[in-house]
Amino acid sequence: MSILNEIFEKALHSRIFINRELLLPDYVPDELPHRDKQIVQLGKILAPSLAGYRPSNVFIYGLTGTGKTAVTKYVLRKLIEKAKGKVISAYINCRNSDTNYRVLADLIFSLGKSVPFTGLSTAEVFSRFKNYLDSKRKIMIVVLDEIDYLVKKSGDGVLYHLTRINSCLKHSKLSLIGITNDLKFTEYLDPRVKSSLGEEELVFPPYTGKELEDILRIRAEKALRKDALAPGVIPLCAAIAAKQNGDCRLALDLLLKAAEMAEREDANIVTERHVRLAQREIEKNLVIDVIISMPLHVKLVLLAIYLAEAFNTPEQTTGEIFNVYKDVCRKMGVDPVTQRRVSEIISELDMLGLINAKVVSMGRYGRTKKIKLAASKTSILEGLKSDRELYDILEHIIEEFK
DNA sequence: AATCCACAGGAAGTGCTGGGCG
DNA sequence: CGCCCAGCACTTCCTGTGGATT
Repeated sequence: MSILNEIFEKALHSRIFINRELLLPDYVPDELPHRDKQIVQLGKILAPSLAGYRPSNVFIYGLTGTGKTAVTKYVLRKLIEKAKGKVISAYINCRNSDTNYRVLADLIFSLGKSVPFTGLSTAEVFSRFKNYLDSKRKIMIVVLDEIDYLVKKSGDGVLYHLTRINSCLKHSKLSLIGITNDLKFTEYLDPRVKSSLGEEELVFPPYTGKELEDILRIRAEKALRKDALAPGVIPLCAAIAAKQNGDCRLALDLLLKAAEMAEREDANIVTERHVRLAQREIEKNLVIDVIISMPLHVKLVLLAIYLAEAFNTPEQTTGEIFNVYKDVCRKMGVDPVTQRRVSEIISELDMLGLINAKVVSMGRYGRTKKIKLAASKTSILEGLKSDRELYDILEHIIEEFK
């Protein structure tokens, strides 16, 4: 009892945190340093909505953690406050809703209605959305975050209809804000969608190390106790994140995790060592998270690549991986999938960043992918072990491969 | 210059799940 | 209830291809 009490007391009187929330990734602060220009630009674009005009569609481009989402949410929040009910908005993350159907379902939900999450035809859902929206008599601003995920997976069908919806609306208007970190994806877009979505374009440059330091300082001031930070901590977080394309989300996460590490150790201050630990943990968790959600055969192909690299050469071709994979399947008593599918899985793993797969031609010796691991072996192994089915036999299979 | 390997990767389809609708 | 719909993991069948070797 008294132990528990002690734990709770400690949580109440943290030596590190004042307000942990301020470091969480989806927290939108009251001020966004070094993004004034973008805030003004976006504000100018959206302002006409206050007078009842439809704002231009906007296309926002910038790498991860450059403040695209934060700025958009921030400007939208201010706008909605000012609009006194004339303007409504919806925020959709297309990584979660990566099908045409789900985007529309989410839009309807944000209008306060609901729709079955499967079963209807997309056309039906679209027409319902149109009717609901028109009956609202509002200007609606729709944010499609990570829009490239939607387009790559489901095409630009919804986008096309959404950009043309205004001609079917009598009482309402709709504007789109598309956010992406992949500029190349516009190649997949129907030119009509592309020009419509790109009525206005905003670019978010990566934060510099100095800017990241600034941001971290401002946040840390309110989130953490004054003397809880060793002097090198913030510069280190900023430096690591600056190397990762100026990713502010990573910088904040590093600081948060480092502080948590320190707290768990019962330390009085966060040191650079904690940041290093945090860095390793973040990387590991990233890897484990993606592996957990993968279907069995994707895991098995990843295992095959792991085994090939651990016990053979550090660079393999599709055919060789396929053989190892078939071996693994046999040992597990599972039917293997076709090489066509394995080739696709390898591309998927490459996109997830777990491996590097590059198409190369070896002349007479064919054309294939050169494959090697991109994530740390221990993280991958741990990720694979998180699968109950694999956990039991993994050690066994690895033994056999030696 | 022609050949030919070892695949890449597109197209279309299947079987299954999980949910409509009337 | 029967039928329809979207999504997913996967198959079948296929055409395409960079460049070392012949």
